[in-house]
Amino acid sequence: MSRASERAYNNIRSMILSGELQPGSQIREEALAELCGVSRTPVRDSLRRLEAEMFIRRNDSQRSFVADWSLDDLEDAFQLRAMLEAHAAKRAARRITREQLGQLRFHNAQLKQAIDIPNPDVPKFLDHNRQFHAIIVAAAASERLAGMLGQVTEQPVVLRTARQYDLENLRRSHHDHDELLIAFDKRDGEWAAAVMTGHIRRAFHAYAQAHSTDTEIRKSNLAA
Amino acid sequence: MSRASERAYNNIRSMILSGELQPGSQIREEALAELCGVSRTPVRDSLRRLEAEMFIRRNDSQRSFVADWSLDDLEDAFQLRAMLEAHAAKRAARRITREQLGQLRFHNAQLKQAIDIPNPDVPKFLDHNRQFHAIIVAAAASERLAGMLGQVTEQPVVLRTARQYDLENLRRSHHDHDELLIAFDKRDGEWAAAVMTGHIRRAFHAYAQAHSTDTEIRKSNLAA
DNA sequence: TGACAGCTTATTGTATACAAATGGCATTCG
DNA sequence: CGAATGCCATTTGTATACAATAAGCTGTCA
Repeated sequence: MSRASERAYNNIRSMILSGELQPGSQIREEALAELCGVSRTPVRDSLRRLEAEMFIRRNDSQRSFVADWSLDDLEDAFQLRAMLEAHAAKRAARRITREQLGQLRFHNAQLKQAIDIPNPDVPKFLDHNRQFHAIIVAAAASERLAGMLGQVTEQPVVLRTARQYDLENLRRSHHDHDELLIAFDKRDGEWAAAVMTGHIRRAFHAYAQAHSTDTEIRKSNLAA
Repeated sequence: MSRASERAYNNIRSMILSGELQPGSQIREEALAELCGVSRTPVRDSLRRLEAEMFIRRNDSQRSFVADWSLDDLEDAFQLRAMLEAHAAKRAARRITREQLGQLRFHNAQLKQAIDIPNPDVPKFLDHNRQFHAIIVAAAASERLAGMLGQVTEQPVVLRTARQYDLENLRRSHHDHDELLIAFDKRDGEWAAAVMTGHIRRAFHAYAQAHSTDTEIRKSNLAA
């Protein structure tokens, strides 16, 4: 993607993810164009893309709104993600190379290191976690599958605190990764898929719980 | 979508599906604009959409080409489709309404009628078959899932003959539908998913077989 | 002869002007 | 007072001109 277009896309996307553009609020092409310092043309491209990725919704008369996710929507996305990632793990078990296995081990060691210290480095954990999953998707070798996963993997995260990343969950994640590594090593796709399913489903419940807590806190803030 | 944009999208898409635009060939925005009788702007919109749907690929320097599907790609798409449709069936089993069940029965009766006569009406069969599946997807009540299925359900069909639609396969399809109806009636999501998986996988093998036959025939035509 | 540099041409990217359509507001009529 | 209608403002859609970039070609130099 070219310069202006890419800038617009990244800007708008991060504004949505960060909550700077509030869920449900209308967004006008020209306003975004000014915010991004480009003309409406690349903004329109970006909006189309973000609409396909369901970050943006359009009403009957083509006006755009920031998607407003209900908990049901979130569960729906996680359900699809669990299915797709399990599928990816299954395919990966058959295809993964020694080199990729090594990379998985590396990232898993790194993310363990990030939480196995007095002051856990959550961003580092998340980064290596992301790369760990990316390698599995790559090993699955299905462009389509990768594209679909991209659509459900990143959701608007209003929760910017580290609250939902309680250590216990992170440790269990690491543990799942260990088990995945063994499953891959044994080329057992069914096992890998099963582990991955649980891995993602736990993530959803941690997320949902943090979300409800967060919602309550926000409510009490409003009340105060 | 508005007039010009929609016209461009439908035109280009059907040109790809019909094979009028050959797989692998480069497509230029201006040429398409002339073909569709619109300017480049709506054509560009359409190309972006078709790229997301993987009908079009772009090289490093943003030039567009009609996607060229290998048998592996096709199998990949069918594999994803089987998984997603099975998931849809499972969800539908829990949510489908009496009215939707009635509609399923209607379309299934119609498609049976279309093949249960001396001169089978294949287009009629396909139409009711499409509607049958559409109702299940609707009953699954997941916008995301519906969107993803849209991406894998329609592939460039170079096979325009009726050869792959041999009667035996059509009858088995109808039979699968009957079984799906029972599974829905019993609200047995697992059963529905299992039937659907087999249903789609058979379709792939029928398709692949027809494709190889077709390829052979085309080759012998070239040789002659 | 072969490869590389520079120019030319083809193609896509961006901006902008204008057209079309939609929504909201105010006014009027029942 | 309420609903409907017409006008105005807002927003998106389309066309087109121009800019940027990449591809292809040609000529030159090693």
